[in-house]
Amino acid sequence: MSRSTPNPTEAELEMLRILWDRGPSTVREIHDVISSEKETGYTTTLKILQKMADKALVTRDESQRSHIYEPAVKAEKTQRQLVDQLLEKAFGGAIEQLVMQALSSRKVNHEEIARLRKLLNDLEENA
Amino acid sequence: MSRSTPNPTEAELEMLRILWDRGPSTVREIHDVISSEKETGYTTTLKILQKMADKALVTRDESQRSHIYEPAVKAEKTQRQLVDQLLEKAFGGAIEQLVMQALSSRKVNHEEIARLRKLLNDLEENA
DNA sequence: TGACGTCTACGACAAAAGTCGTACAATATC
DNA sequence: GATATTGTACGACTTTTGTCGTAGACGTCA
Repeated sequence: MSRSTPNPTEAELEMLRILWDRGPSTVREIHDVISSEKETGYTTTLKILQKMADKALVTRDESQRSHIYEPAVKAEKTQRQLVDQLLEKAFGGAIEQLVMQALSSRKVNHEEIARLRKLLNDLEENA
Repeated sequence: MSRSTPNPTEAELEMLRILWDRGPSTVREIHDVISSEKETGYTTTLKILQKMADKALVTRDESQRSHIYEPAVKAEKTQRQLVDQLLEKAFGGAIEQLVMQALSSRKVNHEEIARLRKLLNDLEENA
């Protein structure tokens, strides 16, 4: 079960989501997004990004004074990793239950249901 | 979004899963299950259970010398909580994507697909 | 009764996460 | 050129997790 990159923590995931959204960004830009949602210091954001660079969750371009950070992991892969983990840890691998909980917890509209049906069809064809 | 009980940590979730499975159990019983899977000290298990009692994740019957622990939170509720959290933190609320990731990450057999189809039908009727 | 095993309580400790203050370098502004 | 602003680096500190060791109570049984 060797993982290429360690699992992002909650704060790190927050950074990643912003980076996935915006693409390469400076600390200031990232911090502006975060601080519009919650109160937190600039150096806190900076430090977390720095740690993430150490862990290779992001890469950083230091050629300018304001370093530019870029995600080093793909959204899909990270998300899958997290889902897999939750699946094991909380559901003992029972996918169906996980999906049930996900779907029953919120409202899903018709289009989404249609797309999910299609996904099921695709899955069955490939099986 | 006030939560009645704090989120279980990874180790706590492990305990809960055993308790959900076995029902009320002593520390010894729980530890036997855990130590068959990984090496860990008895007092570690004990301490985690004690903390869980403090946090009201479990209740404990102290009337005997060997205390008996019982889950204080339901599997479904906890699982839903965790799924909701992952949904927010990693997918920004996009259920469909979460489900997609879950389904595409592993093999799902025909019966499971059938049950999921039924779930979709039910959802649509109620909507 | 005395020795041994099992139980809980409690304190100590290391590692990780998150938070921030301060120092100092680079840049912009007047 | 002097001053203010903005950036990174770095260290300190707090909390939370997870891990044990050890002490002392309780029980068993030879």
